[in-house]
Amino acid sequence: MATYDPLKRALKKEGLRYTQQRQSVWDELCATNDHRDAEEIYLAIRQSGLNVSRATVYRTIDVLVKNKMVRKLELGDGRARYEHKINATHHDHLICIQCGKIEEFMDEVIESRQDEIVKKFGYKLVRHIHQLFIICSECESP
Amino acid sequence: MATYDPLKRALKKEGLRYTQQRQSVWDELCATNDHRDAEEIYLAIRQSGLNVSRATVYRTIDVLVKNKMVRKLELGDGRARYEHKINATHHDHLICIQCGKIEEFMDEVIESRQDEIVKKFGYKLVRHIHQLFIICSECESP
DNA sequence: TATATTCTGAGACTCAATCTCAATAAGAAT
DNA sequence: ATTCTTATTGAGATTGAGTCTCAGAATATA
Repeated sequence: MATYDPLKRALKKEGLRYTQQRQSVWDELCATNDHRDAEEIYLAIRQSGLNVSRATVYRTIDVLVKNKMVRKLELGDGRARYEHKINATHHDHLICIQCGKIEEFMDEVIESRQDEIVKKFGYKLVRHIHQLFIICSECESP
Repeated sequence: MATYDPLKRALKKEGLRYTQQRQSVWDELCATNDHRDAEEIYLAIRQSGLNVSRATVYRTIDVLVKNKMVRKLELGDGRARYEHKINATHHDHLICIQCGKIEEFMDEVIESRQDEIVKKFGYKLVRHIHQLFIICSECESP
């Protein structure tokens, strides 16, 4: 299984045990390139016949986020979304406020301007959130 | 009172009544240039001897945000912050992940790149969130 | 001042996320 | 393979920001 090794490695690094539940959460996150919330991950795993609790889904996602295998997106609607980082390069997001569709963008100019701004303040950049809330073409003219 | 007129105007526009409670929320928001959460606004008003409920604070802030008199900031920690927009020009935020200090920045290059990105997708930009999470100089070398 | 209507406050409620703790499972040692 | 220690799990309780409810209070209009 392609997703097996990185999970085992991360768990070992954290001194945690390898379990079927943790594997199922990681597998489900890797199953699509969507940006899903914890409840959707939870339901998808149960749909597939495996038993797992919400608490375990949240706890496992925390481990994965901490180990940079999964990225947590806060869209300001009180429900975090998650995306796996397998083969992913850095990007930020466009979010349609009508249909909720999420697309990705990346702009070198913006990235370097950010660094310059932070440098000018004399600070150290840790991470950034850059979200463009839009109305997509389908929603604009259906 | 400097903050009296815009409030009355907004309330009239929304078909809402002018009340002491609404005035007190707006006054308190204008009292500082900080980025405070609803609980802080609520406590500050009570501190000053006026009686107001949490519900009214939230309800009034909603009206003010809707009328662009107040800006709501979602920092991803589950507690929205608010800043009044008296004399304010557009800006985004630097947030120290250590001490919570919030500073403001604005970059024309980034602003126009955003427009170009959205145009390239064929979408319509409604609003954006751009937050730089940093470690400030005081926290870096105390 | 009377009347109709909106607003307020106290607390119930919601919902995502976290915590609790007894039962279960993993992994190490034998 | 079995035992033993310790981490993990699941069900449900809890948290906390924010919203809702509705009877009583306050506001605007006549």
